[in-house]
Amino acid sequence: MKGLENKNFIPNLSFDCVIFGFNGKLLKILVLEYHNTGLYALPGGFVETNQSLDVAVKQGVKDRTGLDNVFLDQFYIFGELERANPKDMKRILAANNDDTEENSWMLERFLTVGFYALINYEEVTPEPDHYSDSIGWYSVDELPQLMMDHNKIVEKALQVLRNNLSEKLIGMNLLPQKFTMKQLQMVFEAVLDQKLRRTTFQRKMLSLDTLERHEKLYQGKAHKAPYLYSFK
Amino acid sequence: MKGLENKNFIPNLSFDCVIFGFNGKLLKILVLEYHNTGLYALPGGFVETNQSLDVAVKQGVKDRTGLDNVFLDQFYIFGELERANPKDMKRILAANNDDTEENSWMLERFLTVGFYALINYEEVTPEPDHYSDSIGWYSVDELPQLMMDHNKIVEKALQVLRNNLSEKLIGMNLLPQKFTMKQLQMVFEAVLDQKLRRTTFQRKMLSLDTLERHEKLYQGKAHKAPYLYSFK
DNA sequence: TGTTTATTGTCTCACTTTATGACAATAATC
DNA sequence: GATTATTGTCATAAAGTGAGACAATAAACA
Repeated sequence: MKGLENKNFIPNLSFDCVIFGFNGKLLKILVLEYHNTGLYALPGGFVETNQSLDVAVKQGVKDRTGLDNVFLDQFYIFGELERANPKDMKRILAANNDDTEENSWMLERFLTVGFYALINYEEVTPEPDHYSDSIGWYSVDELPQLMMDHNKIVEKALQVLRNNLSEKLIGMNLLPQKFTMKQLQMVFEAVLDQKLRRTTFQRKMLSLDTLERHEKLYQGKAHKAPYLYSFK
Repeated sequence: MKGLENKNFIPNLSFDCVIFGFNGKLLKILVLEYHNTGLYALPGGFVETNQSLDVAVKQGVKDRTGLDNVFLDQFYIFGELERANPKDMKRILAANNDDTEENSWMLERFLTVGFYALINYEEVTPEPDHYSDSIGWYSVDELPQLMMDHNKIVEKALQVLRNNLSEKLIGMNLLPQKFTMKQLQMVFEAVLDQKLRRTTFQRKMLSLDTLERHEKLYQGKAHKAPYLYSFK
């Protein structure tokens, strides 16, 4: 791929990112589509030989999605032999006229480190890089078929997210800074994929002592206005 | 190192294992000492180019510790640039007369995948491989200084273990097949590094419905004999 | 202006789980 | 037979959760 030739990368090692967003109702994921291939993939990349993994991932996400300052957390390394799929990679390189000898390293077997991020859907406008046709949000339960084992990577990310939800949500950005209790509940329901009881949820959240209550939000709707909250 | 020359390894990628055992009172970790270097390290190794990560780790642990069939789980990949330490590696190679040109790849920067294991202290006799002087159990709070960032790796493993300590997993692997309630409690206390309440602990364990009660254990001590339990 | 509507904040009550201590049972020792 | 240390079990209090009731309220509607 263009832009990669003049860099030295750690061989056989890549990263892939599951970037979660919340549109107010559904949990979404950022997916790239490659030019003229019909191939969908998670945004990912490689690690330079003189670059820390974290730095590489942040830079890679910025280059491929236009998103800056995304908080990312690794959750698993996928190291099976069976995940290699040189066919797809060949197709992508060919579509970009990049199927040269010097790019053949990309056809090898890769171990990939999975990262996930939670970002505020409303505050960002993802931009595809020039290898990709488009970048778009897809609901987690309506994902297209992704290349290689990327669907499996998403599944694993979801599992981890569900297990760590309560701790990880704080400090991360699935919601705007100020939000209503209802919004918070809807995030939990979207991630966990189950309905929660309103009163119980509210009592639990408030008992955590991590929420700060602000002014009321007048939505222009015919009912009592809810308070806004933020994380302490 | 001997035995490694004729194999093709994924460059710049290694694994390290934190192997936990329980001696009845304290949580211990397996540590290797390299010949004539004074260097201590976690058992680790490399991944062959045509080998799944899991397979490589199992094989590596077997080769370096003599332990077979160890349950292993990855918990983190350490990818900082700063973890590279060619000095230590040079010392180890020199001590084995292995500081040749063809081994120079080992002096490069490595990303390492951290694994942890829980094994039954009594049922195993670790054997050092021929690169290592000795292999021994060390209490987690009395570890020697380990090479590179291995102390940091142990810390992280402990954190993850404490968060994920599922009763069954811990009990099944850290204890003999039959054990008393007291022993089970002591494992939990050692891992969590905190005292637990006897009656509460017992009630909780029994309510999980995963324990089977067996005959009593007569310890030759002056008090009521405890029941033995095993996991269903 | 008064009524209706949907949603919110709060409270209640029953139920479950957890904390804490009490106590008798029991192997071995003295 | 009394003593000792530890165990299994129970009693009671405290904390947490599930399920619903209900009044408060912002906007729409009549």
